[in-house]
Amino acid sequence: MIRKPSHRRRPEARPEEILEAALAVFVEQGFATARVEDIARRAGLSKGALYLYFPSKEAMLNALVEQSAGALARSVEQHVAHSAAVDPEAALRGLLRILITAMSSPKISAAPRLMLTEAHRFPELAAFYREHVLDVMRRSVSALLAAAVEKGVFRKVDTDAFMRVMIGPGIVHMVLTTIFELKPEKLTDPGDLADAIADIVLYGLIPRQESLPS
Amino acid sequence: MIRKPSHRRRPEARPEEILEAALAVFVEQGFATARVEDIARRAGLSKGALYLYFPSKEAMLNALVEQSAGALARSVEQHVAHSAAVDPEAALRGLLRILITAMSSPKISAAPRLMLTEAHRFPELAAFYREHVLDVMRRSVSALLAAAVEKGVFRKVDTDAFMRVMIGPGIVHMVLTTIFELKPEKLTDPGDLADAIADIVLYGLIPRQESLPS
DNA sequence: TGCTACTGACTGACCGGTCAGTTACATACG
DNA sequence: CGTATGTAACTGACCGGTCAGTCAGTAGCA
Repeated sequence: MIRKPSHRRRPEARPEEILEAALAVFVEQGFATARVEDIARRAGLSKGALYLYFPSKEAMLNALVEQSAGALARSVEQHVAHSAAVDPEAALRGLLRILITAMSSPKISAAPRLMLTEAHRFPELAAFYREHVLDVMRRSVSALLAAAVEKGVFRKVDTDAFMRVMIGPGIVHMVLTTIFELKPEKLTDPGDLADAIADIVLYGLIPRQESLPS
Repeated sequence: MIRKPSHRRRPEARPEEILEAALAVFVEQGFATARVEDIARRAGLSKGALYLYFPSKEAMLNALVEQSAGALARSVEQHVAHSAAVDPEAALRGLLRILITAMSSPKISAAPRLMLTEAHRFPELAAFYREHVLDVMRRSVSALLAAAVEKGVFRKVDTDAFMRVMIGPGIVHMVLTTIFELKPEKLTDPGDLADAIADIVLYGLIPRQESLPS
């Protein structure tokens, strides 16, 4: 006999399913406008059932951020740890690729997007995100710079400026494509865009006398 | 006799005052969470009076964006128009200074911040902003690049990448300082930060053989 | 028969928008 | 000069709709 979709036994996967639905609805509507009923329906439950798993709407938001925070930051951290000392230039290219690609994916960028729009209203959540994502990113990025300067392959530039130059293009890309739904003129491939950005950051706009890859 | 603050004759300044209050409350609370009553109180009126000037809460948002959109974009446009053909390097430095400084000022960055958080839920407003701010910015930035390439002082780099590199750091700066209330390590002066960013973008991270300003 | 997972009608708080009434002033009139 | 009348600007109680969170009851299963 076919198991009816409702009233199935509580799978341990339930909280996951709910959070996935919640993320989608929060990103689409914003936390304040999102209706709990809609989250429940999307997760295939009734509103009441949802409250068996989470005590409040805000608890879902917290769980959500705590769960998805750090996935991207950890992958950045790992990438830098592996490649920074070996080949800083490749490490920088790879880092930009990771960031731009992540920001091009609506699914991966959903959590950062949510933080962007809601952080100001949930200071504790913002603090959590700052600690587990922003700070991790910043440490990785400045480690990359430090390693490269140490090796003598990068000039010694300001760390804050460097971080803004590395993170910024990804954010703009996300804002333009996902929030304003504006497509880049031609470069649809995130990898190509990342490479073009890396080219600017590595070699600068002012041409060189020496022989160059350009 | 002292004129009581309420019941004063309708000054033509009223709509301005209301919009100013609305901007503050919207930025602080987000559009959905903001209470019309709070906007009214902040503008020194009652809720009812507010509806003599605007037909709805959303109308305030529209008026707000339509009013403040373009101020920054126009100043960028003007700056580039004046300086791009003369001295592209100085033009780029100035552009970054304008952007970083604007993003460091909570008052100036309020409208862009609001768009960042609300654009997704108000597509028409987003379209308006895109047309009057984003497109203007993009045209200016790519004009700057084109003029510099024409003169032979900048390498020919990808326009989309260039735009993301120019705009990105300002956005990150705004997000970090205003939304996450994170202070940069030392560089409190926006001008210095802009210069440090310009240094990276102009000369690149990879050191040059030729003599350099660094 | 009992227990777990779940439902959906319901409650109470909240808030955008309305409107009958009030206030401060202007002008007209005695 | 004081009083009546008019009216623009404004107030705040109220209405109606919405929605987070609750709970009495049901379905499925052992």
